[in-house]
Amino acid sequence: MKPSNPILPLSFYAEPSQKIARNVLGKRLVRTINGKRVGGYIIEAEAYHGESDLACHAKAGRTKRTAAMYGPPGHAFIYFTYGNHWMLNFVTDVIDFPSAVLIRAILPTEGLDEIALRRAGRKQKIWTDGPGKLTKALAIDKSFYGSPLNEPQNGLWVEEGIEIPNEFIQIGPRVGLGKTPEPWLSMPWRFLAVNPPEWLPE
DNA sequence: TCTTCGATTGTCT
DNA sequence: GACAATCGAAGAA
Repeated sequence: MKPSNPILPLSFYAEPSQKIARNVLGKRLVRTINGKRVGGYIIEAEAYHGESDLACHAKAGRTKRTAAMYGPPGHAFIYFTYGNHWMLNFVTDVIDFPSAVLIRAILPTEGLDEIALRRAGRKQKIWTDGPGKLTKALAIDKSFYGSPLNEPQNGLWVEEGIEIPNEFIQIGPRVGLGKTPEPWLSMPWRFLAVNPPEWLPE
């Protein structure tokens, strides 16, 4: 998408994370690198919802690591895991209620050369199909912790994209939760947009 | 201070 | 399909 689309207002994020995880699919995640737009359509997201959700990092309460999740919606919550990976989340719901949406995958459409640079040697198909991969591809790290997602001057924001019909949305349990107990382990809070050629413009 | 372990990825078999 | 890599936060001591 050559010209930029309208940027999502912070109010977009002021709803329960499960709803945002669905609605964020098809929106455009944009990052500026060296003055160029780099990003694409969000195609996979998961909801993490409150301290009672034992899969959510906020189960440990308010800590330095999870502080952003308790902050106002529409800001980035970023954390480091497994020794090498940054995870990008959008803070959702209301202030003081810890919930967020993990962005797990995007369909890159802009700044492909910049992405190729960071994903050197790999096939385009696996450039940004995982949460750690997309942050690497878009050069997203701790410096965006707590950053609002509606201010382009910060270099990271979310725009309007396209509506993806329900028939192309798959819903299932979240991924990689390890020893998280039930019922949280099986909560259908993962949303995935499938078969992009069917809904992609042009 | 020390130990454990993760909202993963890439590599090797 | 199995498994090691890798480091900072959390929890225990």
